[in-house]
Amino acid sequence: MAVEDGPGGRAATRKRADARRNERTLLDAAAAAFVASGVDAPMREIAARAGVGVGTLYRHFPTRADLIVAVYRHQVEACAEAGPALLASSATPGAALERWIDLFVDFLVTKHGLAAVLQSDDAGFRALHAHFLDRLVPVCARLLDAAAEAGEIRPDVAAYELMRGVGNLCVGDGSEFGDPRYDARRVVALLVAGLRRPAPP
Amino acid sequence: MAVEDGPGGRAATRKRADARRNERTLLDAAAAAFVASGVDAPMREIAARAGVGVGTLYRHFPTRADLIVAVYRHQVEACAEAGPALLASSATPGAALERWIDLFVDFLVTKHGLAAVLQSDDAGFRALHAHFLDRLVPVCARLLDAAAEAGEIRPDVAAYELMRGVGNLCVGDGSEFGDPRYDARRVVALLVAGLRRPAPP
DNA sequence: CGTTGTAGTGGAACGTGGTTCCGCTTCGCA
DNA sequence: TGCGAAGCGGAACCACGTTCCACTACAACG
Repeated sequence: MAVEDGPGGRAATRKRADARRNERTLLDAAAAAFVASGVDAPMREIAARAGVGVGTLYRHFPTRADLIVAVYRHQVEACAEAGPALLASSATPGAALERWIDLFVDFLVTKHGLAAVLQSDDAGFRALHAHFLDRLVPVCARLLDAAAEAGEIRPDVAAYELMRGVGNLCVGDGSEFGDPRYDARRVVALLVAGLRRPAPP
Repeated sequence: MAVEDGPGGRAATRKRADARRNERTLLDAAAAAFVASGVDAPMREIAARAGVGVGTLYRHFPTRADLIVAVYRHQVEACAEAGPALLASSATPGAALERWIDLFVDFLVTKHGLAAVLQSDDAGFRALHAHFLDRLVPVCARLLDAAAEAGEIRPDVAAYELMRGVGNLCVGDGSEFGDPRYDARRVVALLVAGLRRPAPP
């Protein structure tokens, strides 16, 4: 936010014009490569698509995680902002939670391999946890709290754990392969059903 | 079974003595490497541990999946056999199902990265699906059917999907890393809770 | 106890992908 | 226009999977 362009904002770290142009080109190329070959498309291929050398790619995005974060930043942001909106517009907090999780699942399932890489405990992917989960977990927590307070779900489930669980369930449901015997949405629905408060006494 | 040694059993495909020795050595080496570095330990390292060349490793186990299957065959077998036993010894089919799933989760969680590789839709890992899931899904299906018939759970959940879901939830819960915020067991319990029949009318 | 066909072996060699490094280019300011 | 430095390209290096084939050593047979 504070580090944006604009005629007046000559921040201390103003990048050169060609550098910013390359960064945009790289983002577009990466986005295209991701839909074509999944989020672990070869770095060389991404650089080639952008018409730059791999050195340039690494200069702008030191790790693959940085690149992924940058490519999907907007969509994550949209998902995060949808949380409060759903809470306000849904009949019950539980319904809002369900719809929000649907959104999250949609996001993951349509990105080949994103879910898989999101769970990796590989050191280089900490940045993914940091940007994706740190942004979304609080949103989920609010929905969870609201639903728990309304007595719709049990109150002892942590948002982080739920998000990780949902993310995990999306692994392998890339529409690229389409195993009809496994539908992440169905299984996530099962998990969400498990949230429901055990019949009150 | 039919391809075992024994003085009398000179099957058409009798392997040379040193070959069988190497195979055993390789299995031991692979098991050791798997606990040390996870199921994607470098092939070279496994061969080195066994004191043989990589060529020998590939001769005996053409793909990594073959190696993994061979290493864990016994444990998968034990898990499969535990199904009917639990069904017979538990108070209700639902309880048997829960305990059996616990067993399965234990198995996956204690093998670094096995769960992850088990979900991979990579062509080379079909053999894993074939040997692991094909063996366990029918066992799970029996438990599921019994529990559904007893009215304990909803009848519309496929064993394959449940197994894949549980397997997915185990990804990233390697005890090696121990993120205390994510406990596969807890989330699987949630999923299983979601199986419970919605309060009957 | 040789001889010999061949199953079995070892490891060099090749392909692929990630990552680094450094000489050259180009920008943008004076 | 000159110049310092930010930025660029891509060759080079490494790690790993996988293949291939000259060589070894087992075991069947004379």
